[in-house]
Amino acid sequence: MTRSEENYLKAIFHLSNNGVGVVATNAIADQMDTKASSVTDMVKRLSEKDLVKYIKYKGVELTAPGKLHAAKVIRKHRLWEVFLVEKLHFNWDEVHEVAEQLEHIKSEKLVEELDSFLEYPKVDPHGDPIPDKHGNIQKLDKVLLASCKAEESGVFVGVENSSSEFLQYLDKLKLSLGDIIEIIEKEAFDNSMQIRVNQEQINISALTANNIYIKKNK
Amino acid sequence: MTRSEENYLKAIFHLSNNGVGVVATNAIADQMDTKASSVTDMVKRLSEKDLVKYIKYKGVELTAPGKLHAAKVIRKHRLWEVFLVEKLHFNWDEVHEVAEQLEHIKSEKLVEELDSFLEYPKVDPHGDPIPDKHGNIQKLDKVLLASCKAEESGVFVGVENSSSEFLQYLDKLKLSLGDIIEIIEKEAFDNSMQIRVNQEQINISALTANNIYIKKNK
DNA sequence: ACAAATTTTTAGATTTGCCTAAAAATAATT
DNA sequence: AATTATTTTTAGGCAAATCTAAAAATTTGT
Ligand SMILES: [Mn+2]
Ligand SMILES: [Mn+2]
Ligand SMILES: [Mn+2]
Ligand SMILES: [Mn+2]
Repeated sequence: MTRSEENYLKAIFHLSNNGVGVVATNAIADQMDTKASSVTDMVKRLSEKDLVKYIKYKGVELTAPGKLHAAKVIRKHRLWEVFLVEKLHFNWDEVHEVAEQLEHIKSEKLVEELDSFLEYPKVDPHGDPIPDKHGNIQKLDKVLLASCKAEESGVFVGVENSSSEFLQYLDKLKLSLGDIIEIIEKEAFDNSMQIRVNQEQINISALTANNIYIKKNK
Repeated sequence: MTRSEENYLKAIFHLSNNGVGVVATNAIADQMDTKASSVTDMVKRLSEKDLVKYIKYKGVELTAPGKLHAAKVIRKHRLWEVFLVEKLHFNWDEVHEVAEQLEHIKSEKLVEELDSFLEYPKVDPHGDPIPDKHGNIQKLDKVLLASCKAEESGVFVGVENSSSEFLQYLDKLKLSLGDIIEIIEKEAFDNSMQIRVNQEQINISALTANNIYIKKNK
């Protein structure tokens, strides 16, 4: 399995609902920053190897082995992200690029020992769940902050967008995973929110609220 | 810099005296388990990029940037080997294959943080010196056990051959880096040796003694 | 239902890295 | 010095992964 094949599987996994559902050629091309014709080529190869089910003009879907392999790559990606943050002083906005490389290292023992060394983390530094070695992903009990009403509260448990720009903006707001967020007021006009976090009140845009997941209290 | 280019630089580095001296095409082909024609191809590419000095039919030599890059790859290889043994319970005969992959991960921060996390090790699990970030390699004060005479002694500090077969044989003999070795007797007929290590006496062949480095006492 | 717009596939090229077989250069032997 | 053997390079080809441009299929809009 080549690095490129693994990257395609991962992209298809993310674009489908964690591997359930058909994905369009252009969607993959956009996600991977490549051309539709390259996607068609690769999808044919993956289909040869029974990693995807491909129907011309209809789209592509992961098979069971394809789904398992994708989940394993994502497992490695997220475990390495935890390692970088917990052990090597990386900030959460610095880990993705390096994890993109580390996720392709092939060694069962390495993954399992790393998992143990990190004490079996359940989520990565962005709050995304870490698949187990069989490819099963825990579904997390979280909702978009934007979907909540005034006076509701919860714990900041994840981000929808993990671009370094957004993560750095959250750093600037001193908003970190684990923080308790209370919604003071929600502005009907533009859906911006006044929230309290760490004894401070701040105002965030609807766009920001749409990229923050909380686990609701009660 | 591609993975393949890095592997060639590393091979040339090892075949020359850590980057000083000319290496033959066939020597590289043997080391890398490939064909001489492939080596010629690659050596031309490396020469284009000024990583080697190549003279047709005469051989190839690392330039200063080529030498630096090779040393950096070797630095990463050896740091990762330390990580695998010290933190992830790998045995010294299991690390090489994985380190061959990890040595190509590109991130200055990763290397330097890893070095710090491991508390700046000087040698890898096989006793080989770890280059510093500028590519400088400490020359170690060690000699082949085979070159020593009866009644001499020293500390086991490295292996010449780090194949898993040899390392597993040493495990079987309960010989580990750091052990004190005393030469009891050296057999003139076949240069085998009777040695004492960990209060036990064992007999080792000349071939074995030729793959063990010690730091002489006194 | 048909034309227009969009999506997807095919055709043909390019680059990297490798191969085999043949030719050229160098080294070793008589 | 000439022949033989060895080493190295060249020539030509192949597979993976990408691209551009053109053709084909599907979807959308009237
Ligand atoms: Mn990531
Ligand atoms: Mn992540
Ligand atoms: Mn090694
Ligand atoms: Mn080593």
